[in-house]
Amino acid sequence: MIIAGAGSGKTRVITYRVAHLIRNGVDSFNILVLTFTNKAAREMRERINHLVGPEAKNIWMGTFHSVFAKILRVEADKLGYPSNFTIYDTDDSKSLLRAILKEMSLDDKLYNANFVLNRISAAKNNLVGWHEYQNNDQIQADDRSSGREHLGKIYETYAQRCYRAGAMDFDDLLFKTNELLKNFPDVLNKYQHKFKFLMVDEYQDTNFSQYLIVKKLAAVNENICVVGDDAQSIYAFRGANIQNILNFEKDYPDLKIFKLEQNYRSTQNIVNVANSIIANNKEQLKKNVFSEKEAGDKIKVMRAFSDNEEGKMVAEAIMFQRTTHGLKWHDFAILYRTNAQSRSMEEALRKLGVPYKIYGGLSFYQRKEIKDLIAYFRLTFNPNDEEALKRVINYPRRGIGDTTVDRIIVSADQNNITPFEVIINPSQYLDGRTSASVGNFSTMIQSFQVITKTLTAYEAALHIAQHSGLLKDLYADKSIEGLNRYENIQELLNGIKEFSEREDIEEKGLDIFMQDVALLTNDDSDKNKDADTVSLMTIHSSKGLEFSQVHVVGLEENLFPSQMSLNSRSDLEEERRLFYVATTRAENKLTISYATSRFKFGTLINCEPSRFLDEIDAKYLELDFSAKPASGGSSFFDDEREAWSRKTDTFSKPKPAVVKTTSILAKAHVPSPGFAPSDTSNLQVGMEVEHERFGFGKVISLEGNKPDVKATIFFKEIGQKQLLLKFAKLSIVSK
DNA sequence: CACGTTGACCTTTTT
DNA sequence: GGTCAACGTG
Repeated sequence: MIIAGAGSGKTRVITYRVAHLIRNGVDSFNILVLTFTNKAAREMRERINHLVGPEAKNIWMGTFHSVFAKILRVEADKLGYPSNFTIYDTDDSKSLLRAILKEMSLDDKLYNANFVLNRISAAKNNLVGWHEYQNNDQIQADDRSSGREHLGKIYETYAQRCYRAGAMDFDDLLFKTNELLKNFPDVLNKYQHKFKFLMVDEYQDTNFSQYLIVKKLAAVNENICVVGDDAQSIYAFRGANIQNILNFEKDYPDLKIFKLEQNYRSTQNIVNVANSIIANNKEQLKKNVFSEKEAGDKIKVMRAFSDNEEGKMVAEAIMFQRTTHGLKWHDFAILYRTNAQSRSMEEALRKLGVPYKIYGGLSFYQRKEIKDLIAYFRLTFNPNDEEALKRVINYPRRGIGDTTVDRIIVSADQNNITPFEVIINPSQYLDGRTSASVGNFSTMIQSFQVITKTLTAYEAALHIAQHSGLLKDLYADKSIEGLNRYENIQELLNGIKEFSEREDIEEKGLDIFMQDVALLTNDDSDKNKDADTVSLMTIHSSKGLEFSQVHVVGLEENLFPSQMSLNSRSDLEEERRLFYVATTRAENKLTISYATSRFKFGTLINCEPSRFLDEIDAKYLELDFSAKPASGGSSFFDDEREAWSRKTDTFSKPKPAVVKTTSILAKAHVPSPGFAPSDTSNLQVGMEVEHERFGFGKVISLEGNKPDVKATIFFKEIGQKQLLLKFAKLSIVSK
């Protein structure tokens, strides 16, 4: 076990250990390296590749989730899952939960989907299945006292629905791996002998579920090496447990512990500041992290009057620093607590023409249009995937509304079959008209299933994009966002094309491409990797990285530390560790900033400086406020806080006038004088009509039976529309 | 059933 | 300030 301070070379230890093993004749297939992010895994593989060459390719290396997803696909049948099971992302999980809550007619305020999912997630991470959940007195008492006694039942239904859909959520990937290793000793045995050498990066971030997987795999050879730093544990909210580091000593009594305390990354000032921050935590393993680099600059603290001004100050500071010290853009990083803070930074950088790249945030694969197309792929390979079905059954519009979808789900439940089985035999469960459109949809999906068997991933993807009508629908939207969405789809298709043309893998079907997609997060990084840009990211995603010049922004109460963390000491300590992580990313210069007001939920609020600022030993700081000098108070920030509270209501900024814009598309048509709706019962294709709001148009087609005739009309001003004649007020202009 | 409007809630952080 | 479910209207 290696307990290593920030910047002491943890990753280097792992990479060299792997290289060392391989050079000493260990078969690279027998090595398993587990990390927490894709980025970390990729970087490590590259570095090992440098050291040992192509052998590196054979090492099992990846995030816990991706490695065990791969194993679960191989062993899926043992758990009753198809090997091409779907991985539900957080949105899928929440959507399913909302559906279940609705079906159970539970109050979705009390049973907030976020809350419920967190509760289930916590249970799974502690290996508590739904059955055990319902039978655990402590848990049941907790739920009853919070008035949520149905959680156990919700958990059960959720688990069963996932199972029926052939789907696992993120936590299942670990939970089911435990189930697999526990119930199938031969499988456990197989992987114990396969992975003779185990390494785990960021061990302090493992939760119980991950801990147990590692423990089981290592049980035979007991050749395991973990690297961690309790001071950088920032994922307790996800179930990470520092206890795992302490347990390690009990589980492997003949272990060796190595402490790495020299920081090779940062200047002394930066290391000292970091130490003075973490010293405020009660729970910690004593370490003496030190630097032998030069003292370096003091840590600069900047104050701004608004979030936008903060952005401007940071952007200007970066430009200034770059020119005076001959630095590159990629020497700079801006770190923030929440993704929402990126905007003011972005705007300021863009104004000054500073190139930047945002890591994390809404990733490519989370965009609506991408998820839509991928849902078609998911449904093709796993027709039981209920969330994918709901997503695309009426997108693009094909006349299957919410009522019909509800009916499908109910029929499925009643007959104990999957929703897809309902829609391939629609006439059995639905009435005539809806049955036809539902039937068309299921036939289309079945045709995709056939066609993907013979086509390459790219051909298949293109076929589905076209024949589902999705491409056409996006193409029709000529707004800027619409154009953007269309381009994103093209980009996805290009990515799939690249995959189809890869020579290093044998199977290139769309199904194989799909296996990795759910676990990809923010990953266009390969392409622009060499680009010289400033990096923007949350502190969480900055872990493990280093930059010459670092700006940590938004040091304000209720933001950093987050408001959510103020209730418990341990949560607050986690925030403090987070601040520790942020400061230790810097090699040479660290700048901290805060704003005295910022926009939150669209309204301007006043902000106090963060308590963390007070905690830093002032001798390392250089306060840079153009205004307000520090006075004799014990701490500058106290004065600031006082001053702040004295003038809270004098601070007001004119709100920008809200100009109500009407979209070009919605431009109102002024009806002709004497406009009156005609009798449209004999409306024919080709007739010209006028609509009160949509203007003049021509009837393209008519479908459906009276009184539900639906007309497709092309309007000159606004394009194609579908209208139900019994409602639409149309005046017939000519035949 | 489609679509536009309104109003609630939202923000930690990630796989 | 942005998303998304609920609602009302044609």
